[in-house]
Amino acid sequence: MLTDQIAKLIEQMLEESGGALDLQRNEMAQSLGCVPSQISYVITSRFTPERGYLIESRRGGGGRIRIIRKQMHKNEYLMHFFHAIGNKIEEREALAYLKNLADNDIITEREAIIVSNALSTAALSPVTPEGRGVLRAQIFKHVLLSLMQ
Amino acid sequence: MLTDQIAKLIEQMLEESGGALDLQRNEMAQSLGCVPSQISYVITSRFTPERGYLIESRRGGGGRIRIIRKQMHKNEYLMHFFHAIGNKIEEREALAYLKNLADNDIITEREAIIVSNALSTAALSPVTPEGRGVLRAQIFKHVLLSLMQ
DNA sequence: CTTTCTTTGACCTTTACTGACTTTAGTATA
DNA sequence: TATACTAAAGTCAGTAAAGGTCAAAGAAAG
Repeated sequence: MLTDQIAKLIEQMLEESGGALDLQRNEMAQSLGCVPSQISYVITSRFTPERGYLIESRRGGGGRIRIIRKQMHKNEYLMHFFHAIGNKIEEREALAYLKNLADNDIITEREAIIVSNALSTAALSPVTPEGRGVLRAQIFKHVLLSLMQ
Repeated sequence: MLTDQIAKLIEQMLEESGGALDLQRNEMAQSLGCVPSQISYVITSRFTPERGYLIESRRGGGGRIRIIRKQMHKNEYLMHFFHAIGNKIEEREALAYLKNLADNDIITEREAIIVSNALSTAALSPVTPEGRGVLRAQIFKHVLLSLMQ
């Protein structure tokens, strides 16, 4: 899938540049053989604040899109997500949060796997779809709390 | 029976791929001459967590269904607990199990804390008291499965 | 005969992708 | 300086391509 390729490319560029990079939308689209809005799509769907990225951009001649992977400290992270969760949360959002926590060494990979399974739709299947999001948020928050000192 | 054929095919594919495979529902349905929902039926009725399988999926263009087989025999200890849990479980029982798992270094102290919080009555408060035990069992089982190789 | 399992199809939700149109910033020109 | 031109990126609605869900009909088992 195109989206995955582009996301992978951007991640790789971020890795090489140490967490912040500038790219040009048209240029990248051309070199990948896709329409420019595809780049926008990838950025808005994959490099979200939830996953720990900041986006800045500038239009006009010589425009650019800047992608920054932001770093925080442990409790800050935990608090950030605690608040971000809100009243209910979908599985894919929760996964994004967990990946972010693991990537930043707030939790281990194994812990991320454990929690993601605890929050999975499959695990919460006894509850109605409407209730699930609320329950997932509740559980996730309790887990995050247990990780704060 | 169609279901058995499909199940056999998937098992065979799992064998060849070494325990984890991606398939496309529509594609497989077409090549077998059945409706796509038949594939879903086989997966939900045969490749359940109880039998040691984990399912993930993604929709949209180029979507997929991922089936992962856990090797039960390598996880006798975890399987023991898996079966002991039954259909529902009280919080204090779950805590006892977790302590046991931690004491035997199957999980870390921290992991035990995380899971105990996820299974706590507080975390599961959106659910009725009757439903809680069932849900707790379901979540616990999924967590145990995720710990198996 | 009843219950449980299988099969189907209609309808729903999510995700990917595109293109036309809008907005913004820099550059050249009157 | 004010104005037009050009080269970006932003937006958003529409289309298509998946998988999910569920109820109902049919088949098999007990």
